[in-house]
Amino acid sequence: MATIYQVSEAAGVSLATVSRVMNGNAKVSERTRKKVEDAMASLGYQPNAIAQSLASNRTNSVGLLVSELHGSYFGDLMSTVEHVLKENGKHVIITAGHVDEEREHEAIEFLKSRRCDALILHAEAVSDDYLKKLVESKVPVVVINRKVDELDQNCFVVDNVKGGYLATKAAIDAGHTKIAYISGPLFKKDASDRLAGHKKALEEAGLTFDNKSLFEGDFHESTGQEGMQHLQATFPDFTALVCANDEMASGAMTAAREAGFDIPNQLSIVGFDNVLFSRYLYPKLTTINNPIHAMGEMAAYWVLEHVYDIKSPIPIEHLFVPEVVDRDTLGNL
Amino acid sequence: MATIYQVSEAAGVSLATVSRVMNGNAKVSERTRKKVEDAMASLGYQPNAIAQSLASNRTNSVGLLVSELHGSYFGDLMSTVEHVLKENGKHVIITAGHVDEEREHEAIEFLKSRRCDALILHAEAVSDDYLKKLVESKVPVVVINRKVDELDQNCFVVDNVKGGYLATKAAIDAGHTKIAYISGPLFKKDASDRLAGHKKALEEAGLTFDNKSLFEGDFHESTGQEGMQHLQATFPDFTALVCANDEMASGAMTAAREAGFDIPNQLSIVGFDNVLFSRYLYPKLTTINNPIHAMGEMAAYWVLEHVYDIKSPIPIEHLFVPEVVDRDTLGNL
DNA sequence: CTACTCAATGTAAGCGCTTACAAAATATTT
DNA sequence: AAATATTTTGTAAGCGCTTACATTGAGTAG
Repeated sequence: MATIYQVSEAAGVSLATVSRVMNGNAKVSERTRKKVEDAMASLGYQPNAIAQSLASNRTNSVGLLVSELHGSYFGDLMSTVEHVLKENGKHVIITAGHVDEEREHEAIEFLKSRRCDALILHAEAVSDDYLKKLVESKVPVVVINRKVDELDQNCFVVDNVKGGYLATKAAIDAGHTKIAYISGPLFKKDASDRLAGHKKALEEAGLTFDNKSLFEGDFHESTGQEGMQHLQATFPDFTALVCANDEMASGAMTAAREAGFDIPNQLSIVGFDNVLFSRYLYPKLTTINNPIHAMGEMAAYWVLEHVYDIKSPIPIEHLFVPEVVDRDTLGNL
Repeated sequence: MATIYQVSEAAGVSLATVSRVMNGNAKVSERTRKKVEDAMASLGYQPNAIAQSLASNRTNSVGLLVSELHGSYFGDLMSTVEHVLKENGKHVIITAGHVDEEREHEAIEFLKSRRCDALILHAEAVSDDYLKKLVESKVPVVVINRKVDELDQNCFVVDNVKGGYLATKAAIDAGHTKIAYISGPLFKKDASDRLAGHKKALEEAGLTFDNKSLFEGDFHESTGQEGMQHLQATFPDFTALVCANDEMASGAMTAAREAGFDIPNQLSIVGFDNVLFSRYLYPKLTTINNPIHAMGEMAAYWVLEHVYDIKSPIPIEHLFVPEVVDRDTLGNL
């Protein structure tokens, strides 16, 4: 592998000059630039990014932490972030935290040890304190889908309370009054926020929340099925079921179908997230749009602006509002 | 950020000694190890991976190229590879090539410039020649889902011909004789292989392949819908439809339903890949299992064994065989 | 023609580590 | 106790770049 030294020799110039034509910042005469470029081409020279980073203290790469590498939600997030960053010549290093405090911690330390210029974190397990310390330290950090007190400027979140509210409100507006709910794991802020929104909508409509109408799932498909089965026993004759995400809604639909329900005529179902496959389901799932795409984009723009001095093409916002995506699983009563 | 130098000072030892306790290879007396570790802890020392890499010529990270960062197929691949590599203390740097020759090329160059210890590539657009050159160069390379002549030892592939064959054979065994086919983009090897398998199964059953029974899609959902609509006109009254992947099968199901078909009673559908959401569909999709998980795992083990001298727990194999996943969309005639 | 600018290039000191080799400290043998 | 082997530690030379600063060489003004 050719080094900058060999290029400088072949071109008959100094190291510094080669470096200058590589980076295109300082001025170099046309003639020497040509010489250097020819030398590079003929040697098949490829700069060593590691050495560049060490010397310049810039890696041109930003770290992205997600909970999992699979799943539509994170797929969308990774895609979006990569897209806007790559468009601006920056690279993304992706790691997974698996919703486990230690592993998230490790993943973040890895990104730091890799000297990423900035971090974009979808961190669920690590503590608020840890995140605060991180922000106070040198690395620019942005947090997605989690609101940390005192870190408003670094957080990009969707209004989950409002989302939960909208989902249930949609069911109420369609005439439903006996509404069941399958939540996510309630120790997670987004899960509890969505449930809070659900309760708020009920209350506003003069309906009382019944503990028996609630099943706590884990955001995975299987607990949607379990939840549906469980609720049939504990809270019979509900006409609408609101689920805290699309995976669980899908599971619930399967269970409902197996139990002989016609969707949406006998049972309405509303999801949350509007992940890609929600429109492949049959019937197509009515759900709440989680603007993960917009958030990822915004986080990337924030980084460009704050770390690389590249102006964001859109104003930076921190709160995103969800909205109802009306499809085929919510019927009028 | 503390450096090794500060640690050595705080501990009252030399740089070399600190480096030794960090890497745990050479022997260090218990007493000095303790001193160094204390110094590290109190300084919150974190080694600079960039500097380590430059000095040692080892990055402990392997590059992974996928076509997209979203989608179940790549999600599975990334997850699997990351899992086994991380278990062995190695890191993964993921990039996307977007099935575009230039972007794939760039992505690979990025990984090389990042001095990855090895590359795992799901490269679709780049030429065979380029891959051969890559393998001949210093970087250890492994190719997933693509067979390159003379590179057998570096390729991990599924037998797509067999998969295509099995899909159609399943339909034939269920009594179907008029079978339509929606292929992937035929310039892609996997798409044409699957189609070849389809034709082989027809031939073997004494059925003749009719060009009108074929629609060339692009592996995305929408072309499944289009294909279904198109085929109804060009090749009416087919009773089974085989699709070259699950996304298109899903699209075809939607279109079929809109056209009033009952699946599987009036129309049978078979997919390919067995991606996660194929079992969320209604009816649950009968499909061909694409052992992407096994391939990713194997590729990772290959890297561990060949690059890091960590013995693979299972024998390295290069050819994977697909099999039918019998669910609810294939009916008997 | 000399003095002075300013652009183009070169020199050399790091960036934070690893690692061959040398030196010192300790253990073993006789 | 001296001689030797062995373990532990230190010294210093890089790894391939960037960049502050010094130098050179034109170009311009007087």
